Amino acid sequence: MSPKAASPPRRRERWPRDERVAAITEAARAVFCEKGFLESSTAEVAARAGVVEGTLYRYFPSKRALLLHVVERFYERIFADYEQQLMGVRGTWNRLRFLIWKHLSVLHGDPAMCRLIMHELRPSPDYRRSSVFRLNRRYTERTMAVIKEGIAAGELVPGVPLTIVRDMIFGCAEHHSWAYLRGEGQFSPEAAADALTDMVYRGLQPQALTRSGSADASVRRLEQAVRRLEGISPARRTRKAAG
Amino acid sequence: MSPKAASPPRRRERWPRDERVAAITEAARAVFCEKGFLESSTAEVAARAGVVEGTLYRYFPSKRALLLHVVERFYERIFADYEQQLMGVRGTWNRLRFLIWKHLSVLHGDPAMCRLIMHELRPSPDYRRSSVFRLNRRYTERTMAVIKEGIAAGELVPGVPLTIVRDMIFGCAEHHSWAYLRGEGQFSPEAAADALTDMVYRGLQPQALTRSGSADASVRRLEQAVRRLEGISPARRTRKAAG
DNA sequence: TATTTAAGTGAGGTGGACTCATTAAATGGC
DNA sequence: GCCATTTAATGAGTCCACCTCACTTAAATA
Repeated sequence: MSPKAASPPRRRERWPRDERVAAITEAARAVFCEKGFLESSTAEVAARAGVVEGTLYRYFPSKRALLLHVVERFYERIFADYEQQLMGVRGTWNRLRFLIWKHLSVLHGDPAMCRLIMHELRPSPDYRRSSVFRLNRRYTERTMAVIKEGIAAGELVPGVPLTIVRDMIFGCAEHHSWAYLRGEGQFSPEAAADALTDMVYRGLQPQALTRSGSADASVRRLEQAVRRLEGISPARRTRKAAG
Repeated sequence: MSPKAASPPRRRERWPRDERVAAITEAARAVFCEKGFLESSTAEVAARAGVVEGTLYRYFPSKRALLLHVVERFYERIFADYEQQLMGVRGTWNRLRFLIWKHLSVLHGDPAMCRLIMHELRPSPDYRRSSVFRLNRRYTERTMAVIKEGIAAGELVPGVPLTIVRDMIFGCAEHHSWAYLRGEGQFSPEAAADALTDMVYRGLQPQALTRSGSADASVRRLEQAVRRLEGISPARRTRKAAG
């Protein structure tokens, strides 16, 4: 075959760096979300971006770095108006509920991307050194700040480590959305936010179990006595246990 | 070099199927735990098991199936005496605390294996069809059963969806042990179990909406304490934990 | 227009999961 | 004890995907 008659080769275009990066990023986002990171090939990303594989590696040192970049762009979009919106909500319960609901809504709104982040990016060995990890931490810290405000206002009690509360909120959200992220179930961000906020809020309110006003001192002492008793085995079986 | 003088080839031994499977499984467990699943190579697993790569594929259809088998053996060991031990604990709070503590202890005791399960096995596309998923569900259902008992006994209130409670417990445990599983932090199963159990327990108790120590509220709390006492337990509650 | 710069290319390199024809160790009949 | 049969074990080889690099050529610059 003569060179003239050959099928016309791809017109080689030289784009501005930003546009090329954007095109590759968008192609990668689409492919990764469709197939998952491991099942995606750099060849397919390149094809969808309208370049050859080698071009990817001019802009990104590795497939994983490309994933990181895709996720960073996502976080930027998500966080854009967070602080602004939170300022419009008053009261500890409402603020807490808003943040939890917002988080669940993100999971609900873009399950493929969230699955990518939680199941494929986060397990990678260097995740905790990545920018995404730091972005995520800033995000959870905002939630902890709301709880600290509640404690400062006397509405919530200290005593439970804040990290436990944080892990309950985000751990619950993650597990609760698990099946949905795989496309194998449903969940309601509103209902889940209500239930989760209630649980957390109640768990942080003054009660006999942790702390109480001075008037409850005797009750508290009794509570502790009961608890001590629970640790003793009198070898007696009550009627209740039969049920 | 003459054939006679060549380095002696591996003595070809034919083992009973069970022993060969056990050897391969143990080698895979060790390598996967050391390096992580993706970073491990089948060549290294084979070498450690004293066979060549092809032999692996006589017993396991894929590297991933080998991982599944390794994890199944782990679950069997972990679950062996669960039910037995739980029968020795009385009282909703104590039973809940026992299950949570046990779970956290497993995470604490074999972080490499748990990381393998949570970060590398669970994200795989067919996880929810796997035997490990079913084993895990049996395990979380036991925890939900304890809460149902508490509700049936009137010690806890219904109203919060049980799945939310379950996700709080296991989600919190997972997030709380996150850094530790990567070898980048510490956590105390005892302290975390206390805090988490308290939060969950309190979140499921009838709420005295008044914050004061009214006589009414005191009575209610005492009633709850007595109800707890009705399930008498030989387990001793350790409030303080070394952090 | 001639020269310089670097974006873009695509043909390999490499490494790891997996396959399969061949080899030989165990087994059983005689 | 010997041969036939079975099948565990082998290891050379295939395939595929990430990544590299020497080269091409479109744009920028003088």
